Amino acid sequence: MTHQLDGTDIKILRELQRNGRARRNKLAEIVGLSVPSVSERMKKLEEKNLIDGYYAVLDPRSFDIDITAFIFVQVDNSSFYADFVEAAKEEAEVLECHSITGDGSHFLKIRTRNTESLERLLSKIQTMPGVKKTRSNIVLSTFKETREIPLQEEVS
Amino acid sequence: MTHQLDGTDIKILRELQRNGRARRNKLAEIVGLSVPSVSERMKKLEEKNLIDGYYAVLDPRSFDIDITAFIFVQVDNSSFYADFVEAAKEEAEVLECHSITGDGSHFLKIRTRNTESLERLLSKIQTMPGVKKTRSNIVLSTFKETREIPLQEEVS
DNA sequence: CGTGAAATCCCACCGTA
DNA sequence: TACGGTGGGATTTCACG
Repeated sequence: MTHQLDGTDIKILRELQRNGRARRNKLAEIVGLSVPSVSERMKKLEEKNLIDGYYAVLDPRSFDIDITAFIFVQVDNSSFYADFVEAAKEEAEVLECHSITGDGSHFLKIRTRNTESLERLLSKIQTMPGVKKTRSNIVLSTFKETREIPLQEEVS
Repeated sequence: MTHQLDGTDIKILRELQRNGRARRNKLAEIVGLSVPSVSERMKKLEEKNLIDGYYAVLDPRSFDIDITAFIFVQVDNSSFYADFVEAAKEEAEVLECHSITGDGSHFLKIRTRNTESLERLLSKIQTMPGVKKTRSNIVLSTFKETREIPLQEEVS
């Protein structure tokens, strides 16, 4: 599933990963092409669904959202998996939901306001379909947090 | 550290969290104000550093980046913490680095191409300053992955 | 695929309420 | 804070190499 991306496409994507609101004329300057060419390439990149979306990321502490936690969830019977995932997805404080190898069948990343709201959320998770037990790790400090993936010229 | 955000600001931020490239005229339409008013508000929101940044998020599978993993790292002596964190931050495949409560002192989220590159990365992590041992959980499926935080009108 | 040029659209800046 | 008007910049469209 490797795409036909040349160095110019890679450069555009790299810049957009760092600055999602980069103007087309600035991108054109970076890659050394005209503005219409950049627009054309951006359209194609989006049509290929290479770009999941453009998002503003807010600073959680500025909104008094002080707690980040990672939660292992053991969902008892695989027949509950789908229902559990649906319930977890609908929870706004659940930022990520994965199924994983190892101890616990599912893994959540959550963000919440304080210990009180954390307790409420944990209770809620524990009553979700099939949940047998949970184990939480609370974040003390965050040193890096990004979704930027490293891009290099494809060797096709 | 609660800010003076009214419902209009919240609506703007909500939309920008979902569509980071939303135009000011579209935002104006959503909140029922004129374009200059929205611009004014956006400027103030950015001046208050409520917005960490705007980012394009790429679809990792489209770039053959098939493995996501969460790694607990036990850094032996707290005197190594700073050096370990620096080393981890510089690794492009390390998307997140936190210090946490519970087993293991640090926690990483990583994305890499395949099992081979995962092995390389794990070896590298194990040689970082102070690293005593690691425990990995590989992601099988991802059902939700966002950095959108739930916003509601502040009760100030 | 690439471009320059024209039409259109968006936005920063102003004066004003 | 809010607004409308306006000039300049950004984006889209298009004819063409």
